[in-house]
Amino acid sequence: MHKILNTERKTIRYMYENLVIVESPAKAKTIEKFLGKDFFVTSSMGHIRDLEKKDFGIDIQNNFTPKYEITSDKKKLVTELKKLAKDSKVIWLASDEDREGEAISWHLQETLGLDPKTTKRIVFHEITKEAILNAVQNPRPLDLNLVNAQQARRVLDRIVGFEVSPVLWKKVKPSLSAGRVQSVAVRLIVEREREIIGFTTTSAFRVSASFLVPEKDGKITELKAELNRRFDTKEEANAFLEKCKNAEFQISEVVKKPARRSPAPPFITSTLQQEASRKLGFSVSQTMSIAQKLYESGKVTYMRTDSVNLSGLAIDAAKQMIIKTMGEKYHQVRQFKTKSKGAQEAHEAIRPAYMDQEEISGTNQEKKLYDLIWKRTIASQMAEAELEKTTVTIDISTVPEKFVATGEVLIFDGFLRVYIESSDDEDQNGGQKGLLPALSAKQILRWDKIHATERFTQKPPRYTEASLVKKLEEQGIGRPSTYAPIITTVQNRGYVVKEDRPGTEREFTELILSGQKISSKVKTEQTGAEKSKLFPTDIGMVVNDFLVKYFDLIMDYNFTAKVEKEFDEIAEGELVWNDMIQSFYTPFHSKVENALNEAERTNGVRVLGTDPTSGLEISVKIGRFGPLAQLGEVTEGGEKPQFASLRSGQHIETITLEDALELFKLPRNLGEYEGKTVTVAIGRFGPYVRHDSKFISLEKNVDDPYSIELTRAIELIEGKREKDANALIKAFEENPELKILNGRWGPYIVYKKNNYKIPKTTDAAQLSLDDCMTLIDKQPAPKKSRKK
DNA sequence: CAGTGAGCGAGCTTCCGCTTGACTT
Repeated sequence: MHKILNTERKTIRYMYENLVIVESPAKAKTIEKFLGKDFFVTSSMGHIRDLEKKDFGIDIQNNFTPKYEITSDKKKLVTELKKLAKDSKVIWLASDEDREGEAISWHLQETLGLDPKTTKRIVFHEITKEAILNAVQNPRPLDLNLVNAQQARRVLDRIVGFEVSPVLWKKVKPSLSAGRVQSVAVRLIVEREREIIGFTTTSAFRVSASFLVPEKDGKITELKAELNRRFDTKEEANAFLEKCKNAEFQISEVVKKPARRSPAPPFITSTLQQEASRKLGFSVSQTMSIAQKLYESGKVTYMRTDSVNLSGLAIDAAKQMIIKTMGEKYHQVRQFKTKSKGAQEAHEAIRPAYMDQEEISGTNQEKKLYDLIWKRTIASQMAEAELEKTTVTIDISTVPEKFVATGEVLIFDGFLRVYIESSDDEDQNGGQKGLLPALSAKQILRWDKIHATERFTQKPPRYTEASLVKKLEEQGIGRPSTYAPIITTVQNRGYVVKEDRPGTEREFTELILSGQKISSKVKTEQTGAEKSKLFPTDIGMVVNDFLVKYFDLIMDYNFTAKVEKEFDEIAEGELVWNDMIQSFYTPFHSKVENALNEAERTNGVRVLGTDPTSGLEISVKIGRFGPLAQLGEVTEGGEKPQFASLRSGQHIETITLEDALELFKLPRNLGEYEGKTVTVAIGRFGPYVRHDSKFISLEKNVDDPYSIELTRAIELIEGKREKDANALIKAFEENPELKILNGRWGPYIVYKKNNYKIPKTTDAAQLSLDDCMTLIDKQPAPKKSRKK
């Protein structure tokens, strides 16, 4: 699709009556259709100005006056907008109706030098013809209170980020960062991890019985019921089963209760991210970029929103769709109210642009996400589901405990016909869903088997990207446009990693009463396996503890909520923004000073104990190159301590003395070969032998670094030499730094530790040194390690 | 590409929220 630049369009029509500026280009396109030919609609692409990038950007002495500059990637756009504005009679500032949007309009007015007399501010919450035309009929002046609330927000975030981060550089490690949002996100993950580490698992025996119920037609149906208590020990469970052997089981009551279930509201950014993660397995950023595609091609409404509101048009369209395809009784008009903290509601909920479009063309992922959005939106306008829940209580003649069976029958599916919301907690109790057999009170039941199974208490769950977003939103921390970036930021800073971790096997006991016999079995199950979960790193934990200790105010989960309240007061004109910042700054800055003066350099050191052989102290801490274990202490004139890096999977917080001692058994010196020492150690890619500054990996599942001997090591060294010799096509005496080698993808040149391609048509063995050099020159310099 | 574990200390790092595009093997 050909994109028409603003300047190109200008050549088509060179004087405009009206210039409308919105935030997003896709929105500009849609709106222009509604407004007709007297209006030219363009976009600012978000903010065009920000605090100075290089310096602090705030004149603290001078009442916190912000120093703004045009953002580097917006310079071209701003010159273009200036030109357009000069050639137009009326400028309509149509950025979003929230704090940031109002500020964008104000920055535009200031930067483009717009005359307030010919500048109009308009707002709308939905992109429908009616809403747009209505907005144009009702322009208003810029709301400077709202603008000031944004300036306060911006200035506060800069102060927090740019005053606290340097404290970390001095006291912990260079290049670290802290911020109102990211530091609290990390805190959530760190504290959850500590809950998991500190959790003690206990077990109890859960008892379930299967009864055999004869039906009218002579068939026998199984009824599963669970005991209303658990037993702490195997002995108690066994004693209970003994008493069941000759007991009579009689139904004491059958209770039927109607139940209703209502649909969830339509999607907002956070709920879309959660459902796409649970149902489709998308990462948060994946969801956003797919949604962006759908938005840009006009298939869904704006994807960064905190409002559950649907336009009247959408509600009507959904109604028609539901009545047409499912009938009147499935329809129910619903208006949802946004309940999340700090919502600003500048847009609609995320919904299909055209409700009658049930399927779209596009990539598979786009289709899936659209389908999810379509179903959720339709379901939100549908009738409740009606259920009947049945609870059957069964008395046991020999003991006071009772068995309970539950069943659920769908009387009317309602919205469930289209969409079922999923949840983070897996279904724990295996209660019988669906229809129960016909039962009545006083009925005597015959049992088949009774199981007493050992079940363990569950550790709190680690956060996924999506469940972290949910938590942040609940606390009012972050905005729809920042949820995805927050998650990448905390990972880029090295505070958090997203990983899979294997589980461990666990044994559990099961007692089965069958006939008159109780049998006991020990079974195994997998536990603790994690997939795509967020884990704090060692540095994440150290930084978090430092921040909590010295900056308790900004690390408080309620800090954002508290300042948001004050931003609201500024927006209402009840509070002067500079005053608010001043009263935050005075105590905050003294905390910064205090941390700079008082705090020791922090490395998260943890003393594990003493080495039984040497009697030296063993500790773990963050070193220059990451977490390490240290044997011995630095003393004047004394022996230097020994160091060893922690392996992947080992952490300062959890490593044991035994594991740390193991680390010092490597590297092992195996002896000499050809006059050079042979050592064995474990590196990032596993165990290796080192000889003559060469690294040779040990063979997996064959060699053990702790026991391998010199003869085997020599075997490995020779084996590697042979392999390298086979790989060598040609070497040059004149320049030993250059070689032609045979690799996995054919011949290539290696020169000064960089690899270069050889064109497929040339015979590698025939290349001269000069030929090689020209090939090297032709190829672009290899990229340096990517670091941002 | 796997080791290292402070030295003389230059000059640098950093925030949150609003948007879209682009260096490819």
